[in-house]
Amino acid sequence: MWRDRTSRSDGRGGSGSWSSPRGRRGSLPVGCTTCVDGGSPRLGRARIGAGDGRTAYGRAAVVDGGARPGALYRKVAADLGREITEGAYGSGGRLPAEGELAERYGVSRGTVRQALSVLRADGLITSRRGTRRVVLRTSQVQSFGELLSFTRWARSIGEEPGSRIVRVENEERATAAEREQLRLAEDARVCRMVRVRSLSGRPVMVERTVYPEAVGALVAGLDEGAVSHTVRLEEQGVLFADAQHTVDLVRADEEDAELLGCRPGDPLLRERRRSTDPAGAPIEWSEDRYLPGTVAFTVHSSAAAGTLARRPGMPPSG
Amino acid sequence: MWRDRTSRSDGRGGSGSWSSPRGRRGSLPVGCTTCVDGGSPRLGRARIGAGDGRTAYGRAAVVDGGARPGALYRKVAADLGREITEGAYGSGGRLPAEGELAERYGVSRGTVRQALSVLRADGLITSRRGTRRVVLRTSQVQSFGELLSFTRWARSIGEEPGSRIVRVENEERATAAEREQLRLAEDARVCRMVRVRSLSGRPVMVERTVYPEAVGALVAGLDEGAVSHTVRLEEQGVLFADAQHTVDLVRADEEDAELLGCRPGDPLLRERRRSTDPAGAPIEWSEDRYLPGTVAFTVHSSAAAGTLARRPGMPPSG
DNA sequence: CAGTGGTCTAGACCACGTT
DNA sequence: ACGTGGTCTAGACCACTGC
Repeated sequence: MWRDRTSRSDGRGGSGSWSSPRGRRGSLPVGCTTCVDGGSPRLGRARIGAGDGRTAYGRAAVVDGGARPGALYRKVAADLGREITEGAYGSGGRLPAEGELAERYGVSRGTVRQALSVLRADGLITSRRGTRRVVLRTSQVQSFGELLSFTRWARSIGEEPGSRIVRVENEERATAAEREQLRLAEDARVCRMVRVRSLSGRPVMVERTVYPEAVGALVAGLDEGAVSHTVRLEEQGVLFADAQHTVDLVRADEEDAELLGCRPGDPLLRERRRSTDPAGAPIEWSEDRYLPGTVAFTVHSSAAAGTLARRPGMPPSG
Repeated sequence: MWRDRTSRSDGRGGSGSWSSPRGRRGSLPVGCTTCVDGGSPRLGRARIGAGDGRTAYGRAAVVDGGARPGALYRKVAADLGREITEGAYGSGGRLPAEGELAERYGVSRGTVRQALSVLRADGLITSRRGTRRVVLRTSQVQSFGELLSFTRWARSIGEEPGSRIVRVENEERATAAEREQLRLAEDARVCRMVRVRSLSGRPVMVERTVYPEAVGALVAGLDEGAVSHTVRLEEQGVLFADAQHTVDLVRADEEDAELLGCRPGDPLLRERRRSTDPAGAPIEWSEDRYLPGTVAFTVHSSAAAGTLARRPGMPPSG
């Protein structure tokens, strides 16, 4: 392992390389030794990188609520997650036992369990008493940032994101609905913004976002050409930690039709979203309307976590 | 607390009632004493019921992967979850500190943290270093069972579920797509079923489900009038543990239109789903098409868990 | 600086699945 | 009977928030 532990310098080492596949040594945490490979010879690939930005475990800008980025269990999770998505265990294959992993990584069983619970939450593996864990899927996990930021998402799928600001309303009095969504006081003001988002020049979505005044001030200060407001906001200390989404179907209104180049009444896939910062304070309320065929939303759900729900729909108004 | 612990019979007891709000004492786990209330006088409501079926924490038929139903942390989570959804801390309010909760419930800090992580996964609370946890929302969590079973969902929102079997194909050779989704061998056979689901007599959804042969045999054995196949399957030992969902928009084909009473080409909200059992084996692959305005899907996502993702869509084929 | 949650360890016992 | 994961405890230390 990369930490000095009693009887681990047994010279079993494989390549001894703990660098990421791209050769970046990354920021190994303080206190790391030169990493005598403690990896199991069975798989011989127990390297823990600093995260190469492709997996969602080594997140940067978007913060997990107070989680320590360099935590041991995150490195273990990142390493195992990479192995899984690379197909090292196959789809439906079995993971090594907790104890085995603890030995391989030179950490306690508790830490291994914490790592595995991350992978479980991401829907990569199952977990039940009596048997080893099983690989559920080998697909990459999409990061929270790619979910919230249209720009980051577009780039991640190899498309060029575009943004055209249609309308900005600054310091407007918040409506009752906005006050409730953003948890604002009676006399609060908000910033509203309407944008058309495009993929490689083709308009695909209309985005109508409402920000609380403080956040709106930052948004208003962005350059006209700033593509990703989310990224800019994060750079200025507005951190996105949680979001609640609702997906349904609506008909295009006059404005939608004009902006997206479709006809009024045409169906659109709608995603409404309320994002909150690590303190739980709402920082954004947004309604996105996508042309059909441009996106799909995928969710993993399990008996352990009730993140997805089906709700009664409103009768279509358009 | 309800367990005998050294210095806990301090007679601080409030009402001493550990029964649920409806007065059912419920099935307290073996080894429970008469529950000398160890609750904090601050809130004076530290009762842990057996779950009244409304919250998702005391789940019955649908299993969490090997989790013990009577676990301490689940009771604590159920109790805190109930308090939160009842508004005891308000929206945006702060929870008691971990240590305080540990004392109130007479458990270790680790157990409290396990309970809180359940609430966090459900999107009810935030969590960050340095400050107390904050209530994110006070809405009820929908159980996994209500998500997977149309019947259970309909009843939970006060509607009468209906089901009409349109077509059953038994022991059919699986297509390549079906083999991949259900992880079947080359020569495997499947059972296909098409149903129209209704709410209070009004058709709202077409459901096309494919089962592996073994599961299909059980489904075929159900009475014609069995409304919830999911529930029946669970009764026969087919347990649903995980599911992967994809939500997008499609156009009604000829059959859809006829079954739902709309016109071909009309937009429908589509949910595709692959469900797996606790061992990770696929047990169902389903495609549901809803009339607009009848449902919406909600998801909580956070920087900690990547359950929701946005994917590129296929160009509309209809 | 005090309070609070995040991380990690070590060990114990139990319940489940499989052989 | 054995291996495996689920649960619980007790304690230690650290990092962040907010006064």
